[in-house]
Amino acid sequence: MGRAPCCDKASVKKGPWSPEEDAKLKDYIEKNGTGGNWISLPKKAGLTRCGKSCRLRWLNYLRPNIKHGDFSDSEDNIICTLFSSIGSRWSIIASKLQGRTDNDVKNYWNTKLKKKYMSMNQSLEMKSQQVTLLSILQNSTTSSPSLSITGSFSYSSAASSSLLSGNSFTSPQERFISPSQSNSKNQINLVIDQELVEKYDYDDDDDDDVDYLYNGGSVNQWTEKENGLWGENPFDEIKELVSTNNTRSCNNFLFDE
DNA sequence: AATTAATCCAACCGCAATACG
DNA sequence: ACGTATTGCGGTTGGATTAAT
Repeated sequence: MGRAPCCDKASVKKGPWSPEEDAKLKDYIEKNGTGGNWISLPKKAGLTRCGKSCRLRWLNYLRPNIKHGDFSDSEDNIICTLFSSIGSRWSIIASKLQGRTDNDVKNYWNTKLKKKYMSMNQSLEMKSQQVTLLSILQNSTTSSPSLSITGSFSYSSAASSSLLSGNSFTSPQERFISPSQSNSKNQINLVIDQELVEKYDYDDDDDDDVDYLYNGGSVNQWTEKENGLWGENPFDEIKELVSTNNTRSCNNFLFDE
């Protein structure tokens, strides 16, 4: 046997909250707390709302220390950096911002910041592609093609382990710094600035679970030591770069993975 | 001034994970 | 151990407001 049903959906009020309802909910929680049970709370507080609705209203609006209004530049940076690293995990992103809710951050991202971020990323991407492609072309000859790519793509474990077979890594940080492979047919040097790799205590609890944030290149890359979230395969990106730019020597490249 | 389009944001919905009986 | 209630999260919706025509 399980618990009693959450609420009678037909009899609960929906839609915007009135100031009276806000006052009732706020007053009740300030005096009694949530009691660890949102489902029974509305009845006790004298509200005809679903517990889920009460919880949302409290967390997103009535809770103390909620910050409303414009986001600062530093908040923008945090959101952009974390979004590019971990994606739309709004509750985690919001937890890194004082007084912001996941709903708030999500709305802000979807309505404003996404556009800003996309246009910024696009211009970085264009610059990055120009430099990368230029270096490909400058270093290529018909008989002995070579690639020299410098920090213009995100980095994956799959490609690196295949490319760098024989090399062992002692820390995630080392995976960002790839020695060159000069014995293969196509020389590939992956050079990513070590200074752009920073330690990051993801959950802020001062334990050993230290993660690394890579801030270089066109795509910010986040890795987690424990469950290994990795980004795009750099070779795919190189292939795409070459295939989408119809230049003279592109067809001379062979890619080993 | 009226109409339409764009933007904003609170609230809802559904799903997955977790807790409970 | 299992089934169901509850919670938490992210995606989506819809109404209010503002801007553009």
